[in-house]
Amino acid sequence: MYQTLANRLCEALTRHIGERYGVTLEIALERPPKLELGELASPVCFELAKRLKRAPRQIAQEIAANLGHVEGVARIEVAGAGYLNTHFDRGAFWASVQEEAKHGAAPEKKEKVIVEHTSINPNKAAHIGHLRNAVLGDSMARVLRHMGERVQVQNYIDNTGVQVADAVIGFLRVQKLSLDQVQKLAAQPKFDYLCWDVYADTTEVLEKDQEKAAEWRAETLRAIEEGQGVAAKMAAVIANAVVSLHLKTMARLGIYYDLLVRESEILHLKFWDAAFVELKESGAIQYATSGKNAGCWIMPWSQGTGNGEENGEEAEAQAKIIVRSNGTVTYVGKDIAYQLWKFGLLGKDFHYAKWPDAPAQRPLWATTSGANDPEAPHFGEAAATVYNVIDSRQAYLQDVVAQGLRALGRTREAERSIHLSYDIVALTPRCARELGYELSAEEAKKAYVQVSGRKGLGVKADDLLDRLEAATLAEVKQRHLEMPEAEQQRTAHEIAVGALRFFLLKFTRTAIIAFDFKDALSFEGETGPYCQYAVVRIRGIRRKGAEAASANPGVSQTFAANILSGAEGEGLWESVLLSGSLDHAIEAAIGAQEPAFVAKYAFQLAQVFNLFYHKHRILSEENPEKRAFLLRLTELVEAQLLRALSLLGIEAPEKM
RNA sequence: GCGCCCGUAGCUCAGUUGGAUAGAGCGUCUGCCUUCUAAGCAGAGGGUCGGGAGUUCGAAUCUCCCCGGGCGCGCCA
Repeated sequence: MYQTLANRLCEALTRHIGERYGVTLEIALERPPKLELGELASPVCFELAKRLKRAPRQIAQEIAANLGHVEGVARIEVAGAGYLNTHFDRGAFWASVQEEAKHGAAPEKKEKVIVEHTSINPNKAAHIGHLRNAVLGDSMARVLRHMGERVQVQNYIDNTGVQVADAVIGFLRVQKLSLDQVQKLAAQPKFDYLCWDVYADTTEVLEKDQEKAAEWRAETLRAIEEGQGVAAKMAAVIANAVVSLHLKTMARLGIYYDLLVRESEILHLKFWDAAFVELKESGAIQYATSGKNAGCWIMPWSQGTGNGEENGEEAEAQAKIIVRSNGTVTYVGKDIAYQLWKFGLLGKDFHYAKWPDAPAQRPLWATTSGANDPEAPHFGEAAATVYNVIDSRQAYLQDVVAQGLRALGRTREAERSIHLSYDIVALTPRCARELGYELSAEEAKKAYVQVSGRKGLGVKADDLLDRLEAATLAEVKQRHLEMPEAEQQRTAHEIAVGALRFFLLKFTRTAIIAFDFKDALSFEGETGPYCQYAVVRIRGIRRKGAEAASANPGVSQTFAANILSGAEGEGLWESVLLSGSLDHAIEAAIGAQEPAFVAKYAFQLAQVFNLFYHKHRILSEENPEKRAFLLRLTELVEAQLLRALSLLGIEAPEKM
């Protein structure tokens, strides 16, 4: 509702200023520092003063007197050197928010949006860094869905890459296991953990003998690409098993996908060939006949000054190789093909089959080069916008992909290829030590240590969840002896997920998270459980107040308006206002592609509620109309807080 | 060398397009459970917003320079 009013005011001011002063300008709106100054303010008169060469306060007074009625606004006052302070009509706001809170997500739009996230190499267990990616992508998808976007969630599976090849080398060459043996291992519940260790050991072996490594890798990669032989079969066994385990891990956090896009199909269905033709014909890539890139297809690239005419050597050094001189395509090339397909620009589509080993909650499909299941949704439909959740280290490559689209004349699609970039999750030195990692003197001094799949250093997602669930279960048992075991488990799980997801979402995307068990296992202060606890308190009130509620009179808008404007109204009004500001938080979150804004909102709302909770005794309030009002207010806070938490993928238990 | 990100309280971080007295959590100290759940609340203390110059009526926010940290720039992915 807050956003609605902001939009209304913005419109009214734009029109009024245009008509009266013949000036068009951006209307800046902000939240005043104190509630006495109103709910919405504009410093626009300062800008106007400059243009009109008049005193800002004088202009502000004119506007305040002549703007006329804006729906939902009680009055506009001039303050300070010339601020226009808007005071809401509290009764009307109360009524509108009640109405608004009843509605769910916005009606679905026609355009399709793709969010690609998770995309973990299927050769080892998922770790905390992967969780940040998945939680960010999942929350973004939830927020977009709430706004009526038709979101399709994709998870890219690089099942033919070097990482899987290294795992194959590990099992086949280093461990000297047969396909049969690996197949048996792959059926075990913690096969991804085994892969974690095997992969770490293997990289160590390969690093010691680079020559052998190059030979083995080339051989294995070729076998995988051609789909021939034991190595190829083993790669499929490993990748499929690990993907299913990743899906299971993510399901624990309430994260699901619509489609698994596998690199093997991009290869077998010749997606690259189609993209290659396009890129060649449009001149987006060129064949280098001389210099260091001779024999390669390259994309010209000018980073930095962009002065156009750089010298040849520099241009050559900066050009991005798309096809190697041996004719094989690079990772970026494949990514361009994939991106073209997402926008429906490739003129090709995958075949689809149900993924056999999917969590039950949502149907899951995967690309296949086998027969196409006619039941499959139309995944090939062009997306209007594509969000790629990828860590910030790959920003350059994402730029190359967008540049590829632009070179093909697809500027619109390039603009709508959104790299949802985020920084890494590292470990505090203490945490790394806790995991049994030996720090060098240099590492010990730093603020954080990078996780490394190759070194096997990192916090495995399932381990972390296990620890969180154990910790929350202990707390729940202590507090709720009476609770049946199953409910204790469920409650502990919800709190654990709330703690973890909130922990990963409370940081903005550019912050490097230095992970520490102490912080992640914290349930107090700015955490998920704090927010959940506010909901639980409300539910307690509602349970006890259920019979009283039915006997309560309705709350008239006049009563609400009076109490909200009265002497003790400020605190209550703060709760109402913030409850009605969810739309504003969501708008900001989408604008900045920053789910952290929603997390911040949820925390603030919980905080304001707790304040209100301690000030007012609700059920023992003697005035029946006031009691009814306080009850309605708690329900309103509950609805909005639950909505905000659900956008973060967090549920609130009944008791905790 | 070039490009991107970061530097705000002891620690970890917010601060959307420049706006009013720079905020929160943790930690420290002091209080509050016979009351709707204390995973909570109240209070105290804590700041040259890395440094400097500039633009502006107004700068944590924009520009430039410098300092410190991270990442990227491969016929790897």
